[in-house]
Order: sequence, then C-alpha cells, then structure tokens
Amino acid sequence: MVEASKTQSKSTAEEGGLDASLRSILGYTVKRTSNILQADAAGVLDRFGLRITTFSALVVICDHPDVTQSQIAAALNMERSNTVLIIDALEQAGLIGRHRVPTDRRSYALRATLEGMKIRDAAVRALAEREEVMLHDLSQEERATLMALLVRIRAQP
Amino acid sequence: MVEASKTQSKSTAEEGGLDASLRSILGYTVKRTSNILQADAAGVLDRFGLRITTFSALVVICDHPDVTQSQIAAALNMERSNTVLIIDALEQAGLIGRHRVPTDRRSYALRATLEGMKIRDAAVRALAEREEVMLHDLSQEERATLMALLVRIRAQP
DNA sequence: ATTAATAGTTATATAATATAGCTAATAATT
DNA sequence: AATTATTAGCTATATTATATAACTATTAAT
Repeated sequence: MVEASKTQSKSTAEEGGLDASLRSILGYTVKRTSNILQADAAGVLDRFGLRITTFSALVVICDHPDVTQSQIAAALNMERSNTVLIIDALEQAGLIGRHRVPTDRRSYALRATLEGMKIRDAAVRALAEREEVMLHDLSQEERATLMALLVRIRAQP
Repeated sequence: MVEASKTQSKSTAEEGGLDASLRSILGYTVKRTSNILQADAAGVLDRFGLRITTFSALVVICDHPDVTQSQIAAALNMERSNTVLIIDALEQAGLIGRHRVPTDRRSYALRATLEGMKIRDAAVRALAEREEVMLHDLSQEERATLMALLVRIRAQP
C-alpha cells in the first residue's frame, strides 16, 4: 500500500506528483519554471525599486538612447498603451527622461539619466548573481543549450 | 551609416534586437517563451471553455479522484484561496463535483464528471496537436532535453 | 486637400497571483 | 476534558501583467 488516508497522502507524497501528466505538456513546464524565475527576479529587482517590466524597459533605453515608446513596445512584445505607465514610473523615479524630437513631435526620445544607468548596472549585476544561484545545478553548456532551445520556439500562425 | 532616421530604423531593424542584452538573462528568455506558449494554449483551451488554470485543475482532478482543493493548490503551486473560484468554475460548468468526506467535514473530495473527463481528453489532445505545431522545429530529443533542463530549475532559498 | 497611418495617451477589462482575515472542523497539548 | 493549534475552505482585496478600444496630435500618403 503506497497510499495512506487522504489527508496524510499529501504530506506523505510531499505534494509532488499530482501534476505528473501536466508536466509532459511543455507549456506547463515552461510556465512553472518561468513562475519560479519571475518570482525570484521580482524579489531582486524590488530592492532597486524596479519591477520586471520597468527593468526591461530601462535596459532597452540604456542600450538604445533615443528609443521611442513604440519601439520598446515592439521589442518587449507588449502593447503600446502599456508602455505609458511603465515609462511614467521610470521617469518619476528619475531614471529616464522623455525628450522631444524636433523632426517628429509625436514621439519622445527616451534617454536614461546617470542615476538610471547606475541602477541598471547594479540591477543587472544583482540579477546575474542571483541567476547563478538559481542555475547552480546546470553546467555552462547546459545553460547555453537551454537558451538556444528556448529561442527556437516562436509564435505560429 | 547603419541607422536611418528614427522612425524608419524600427521597420528597418524589423523590431528585433533591441532587447539583445535582456536575452542573455535566462529569466527573460524563459518568460518570453512562456508568454508565447501561454497565449497559444489559451486560444486552444478557450474552445473548450477552459482557461489555463481551470484546465490544470481539471487534469489533476481527473487523474486523482477525491483530491482536495488544498492538494490541488500545492500541486499547482498556487494559493488555496485562488483555487476556490477555479473549482467553482469547473463545478458550474458541470465538469467536476464537490463531494463531502464523512471522515473530514472540512474538505471536499473533488471528482470529475463524465463530461469533465470527455472535455479533459479532448483538450489534452488539442493541446498536444497544437504543441506539435509550436515545436515542429525541435526534434524529439531536443524537446526531451528542454524539458529535462527546465525541471532542474527550482526555487532557491 | 483629403485621407490614412503613427505616437502617445486614457480608460477599461481580464487573468494570474498574493495576502489577510474569517468560520468550521479536526488534531495536538496540557 | 478543556484548551490550544492547525487545517480546509472561503471572502475580500490588492497588485501585476496583459489586452482592447477609442481619442488627440502629428506626420505621411494619395
């Protein structure tokens, strides 16, 4: 007899395994891993007053001075409308600035401030350190393999 | 000169690459892939009146008759409080039933109905077919490798 | 000159996730 | 046995990510 009474079976089985048949679905397994990494990264970024979305946008802006909100939306796979509050948050935190473009008065050229670049560097370092902990079980080669396989999955018509 | 004017550079660069430095962060790449698979799966499940969370719970219930809501929460890594509405939805759709347990009147024994099992089978099949499309670029061995690597990433203290 | 398209914005909706506090029931402790 | 602690389910609520529709101002295309 492997199973004890219902209420005990949970602690006995260590709560693992009830989702066995879901784990064979790649989308489920990817999501599970993603949730773990997201929650962890959110904790790291919180120390810098950043969320995942604001961090992502900050990195893009640091890497590409004078980028526009639409370009950020396209790069990060999000809706233009959702970039507004994200850019607002970064601007109010003094990490980036919206600058008018003489040649096109519809769009803003976004540029990181010195503070923004410092925060970005520190956050990137902290994330890298933390990811080292999260991935300590995987060799460098395995990490590269994982990355390479993931990016080959794309939206299909 | 690689860059044209600002507004043209976006379409020229095909919107790809602005997030290059983010892509070296595993959490970012996993999330990106996860979003793609989630959005796709959501579209498939929608045809059965299911969402990802209700589908996941339904599968666990079908696989483990008389499971409790707490066990589902533990298996799916979610809060107990959030299982309530999910189980409500499945019950109202007639896919599962809450049955009282004589030995413990606090908990419910959840069991799928015949309809629930039929829907589950059809949804699982539809998801598998669709995942075949999403993963057509990856060999069976690569898919197995990807899965194996993903499950080795766990929450760390 | 008219029309179409683009950038940013606002408002709103949905879904997933998280926390706090509550009741009823069971288990553990004194 | 009486008290205390824990558990299961529930309610309310908050946050975050994501999505759509509609609007204004500006620029591009016809």
